[in-house]
Amino acid sequence: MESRRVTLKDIAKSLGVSVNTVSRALTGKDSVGEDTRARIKAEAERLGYVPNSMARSLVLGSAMTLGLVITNPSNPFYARLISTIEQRGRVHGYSLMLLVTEESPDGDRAAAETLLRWGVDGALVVPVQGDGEHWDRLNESGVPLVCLNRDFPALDLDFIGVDYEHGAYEATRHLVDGGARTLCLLEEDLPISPVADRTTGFRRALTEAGIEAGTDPVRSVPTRRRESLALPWEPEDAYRLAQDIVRGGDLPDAIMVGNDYFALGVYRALTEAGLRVPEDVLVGGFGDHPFAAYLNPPLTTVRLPAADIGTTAVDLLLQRMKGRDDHDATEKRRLPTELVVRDSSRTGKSTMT
Amino acid sequence: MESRRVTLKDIAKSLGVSVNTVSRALTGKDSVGEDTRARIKAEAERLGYVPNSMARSLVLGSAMTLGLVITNPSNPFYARLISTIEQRGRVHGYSLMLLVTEESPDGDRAAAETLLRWGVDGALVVPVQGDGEHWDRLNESGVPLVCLNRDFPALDLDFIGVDYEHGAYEATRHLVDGGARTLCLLEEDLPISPVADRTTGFRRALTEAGIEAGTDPVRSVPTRRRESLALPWEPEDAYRLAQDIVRGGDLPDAIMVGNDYFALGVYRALTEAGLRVPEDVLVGGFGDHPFAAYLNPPLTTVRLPAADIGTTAVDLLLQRMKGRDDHDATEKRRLPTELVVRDSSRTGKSTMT
DNA sequence: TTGAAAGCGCTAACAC
DNA sequence: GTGTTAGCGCTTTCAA
Repeated sequence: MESRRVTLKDIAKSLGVSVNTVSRALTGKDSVGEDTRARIKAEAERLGYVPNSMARSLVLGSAMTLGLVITNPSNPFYARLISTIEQRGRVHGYSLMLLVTEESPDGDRAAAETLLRWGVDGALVVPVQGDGEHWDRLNESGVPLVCLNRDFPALDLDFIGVDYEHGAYEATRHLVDGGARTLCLLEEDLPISPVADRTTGFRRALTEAGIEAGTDPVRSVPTRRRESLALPWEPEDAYRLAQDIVRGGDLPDAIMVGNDYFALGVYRALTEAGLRVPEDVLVGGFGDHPFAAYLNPPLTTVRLPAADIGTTAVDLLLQRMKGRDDHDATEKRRLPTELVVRDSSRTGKSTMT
Repeated sequence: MESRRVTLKDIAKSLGVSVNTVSRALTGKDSVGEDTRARIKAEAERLGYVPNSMARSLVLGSAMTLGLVITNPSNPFYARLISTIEQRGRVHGYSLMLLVTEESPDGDRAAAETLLRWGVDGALVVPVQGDGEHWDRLNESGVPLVCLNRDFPALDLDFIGVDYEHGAYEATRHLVDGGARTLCLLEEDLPISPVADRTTGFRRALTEAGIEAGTDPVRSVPTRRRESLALPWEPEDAYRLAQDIVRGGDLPDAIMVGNDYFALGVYRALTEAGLRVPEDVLVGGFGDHPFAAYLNPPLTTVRLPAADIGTTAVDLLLQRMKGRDDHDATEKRRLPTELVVRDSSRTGKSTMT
């Protein structure tokens, strides 16, 4: 142990051949005698040779590495993304460099810088919203880049996300069809495109149904940022807001939330007030997290195409990496969601009798 | 865009100085005139110079990278680990290379190989259980390595994990104190040390309480592996097993589970059979996942020191990386858990009246 | 203080 | 087929 790493030179010296012959023999080039190749392979094996990826990358000009920038791995949706992307990249021979930004703009900028320094061949990023200039620059400077889940409408960057707008529309409509006339939506308090999209879809469904609320039915959940923003979403803040709503007196027929964790808080607030789901209030979630089907009552929610997004994004990225000259128009795709109806929205009454 | 990356040589040429003066000026070495340094810095800025980490690492012999090998990022406990480790490493200037193994022995071996090729300065790994030989070899060949969460008792490797044994003991004892006389434990069907440790703790508590079960009270949840093992744990398999138990007739007073997701399945099976928690059956979980406190009833569970494990492991790793010669004995630490008592185990009756 | 030369480990171009 | 030379971008000797 602790012995210096074996290099091509060591093998070459030990066998009395040139370094370069060893290189060709080991990388499978055909300009090598069968016997020589065999001897070299054997010796490499004997010495325990392991190729040095760094050196290789340096001379080849390709890091054989993808960068993945995530705001919060504890978000189950992003966790799925991480798995999928790592796997898909690995299949194509790429290693993954992971950077966590925790919704920090500085972290976001630093991440772009780090990726540039390492010269990753491409990057997949869930950007911290706000100023995306640095991502645009990274892209311009030759590192292909695909944004995940959060779009910068103003920037000409590839984007693979979720069709939150339609998902929210569909779910809201479902609640309306179930008889709800007064609805509200509890949303994350981040200035990101998914929130904007869900809000739009929600409002559109209301408008179509001819429902006009006096006060704004979209409520932002005031999230208390703790030690670290990377904490799993907490149902607690939504719980508090839901309590306010319940106590406020103007109890809505249905409550829609931006993510399933919020639904947990809503459930509790309602239960504590002696209200029942779905008899008194319908509830619709977003994300179809693993616990959703096992709540009491099981939660109606919008399932996100997590795996699809991961593979689609990697494939698009690989394509961009290949054809770095042909400037295809940037692609902005929103993959479809799936409404999963469960008991939290099932009711006897319906406007569609 | 698409222009070749700016190098030290470019700056040197542009300014008529030597490459290495530029290097020293930019890396802050003091053997450079103040004026020269200023000019160089300005020119670097103007040209948009970005250091090439690969080249730097190659010559420095240090990748400035840590490897993290995880079986399944969708496990919330591991997700926390990822966040913590990435952050802690970054603070010390290290980038993170992430590898996902999905409980595949081949993937596990491949991961070790990849880390070796990249020459990471150290590795943190949640090993796929079974044969850990390759991790031992990686360690022997000069890459410091700390195992996370899962120990190889037979191998002389550093290990930072959870004191599952005591955690399970404490939780079980709590259930016994609550009046339970017949208990069972639903466990993951993986041959990993956490399962073994929890089982040991559970059994010890029973023995101490003088409880002897006829049939083995430890039940392995037959997990159906789907498309990918990286799926979030599914409550479904535990649900099925719990159904069997309920229908079997020998209903236990209390059910303990190896992770909170299993508790979701248990809750449902009990509810569907018209049984109430905690009145008819006490339930204890493991993990204190974000939803645990919001179930109905709130779940008594064992909280894991996720963040602690991450930081402790990184710190130990950094220490190993520093003192690569002084062969301190390997460290195997199990950090303490915390029993979080909630309503799922609260009952009037108690043996401790 | 600065420059020239050497080398990290590897691959590519060109000779032979 | 095989060896020689050159170079990826950077840092570290060692002279000047």
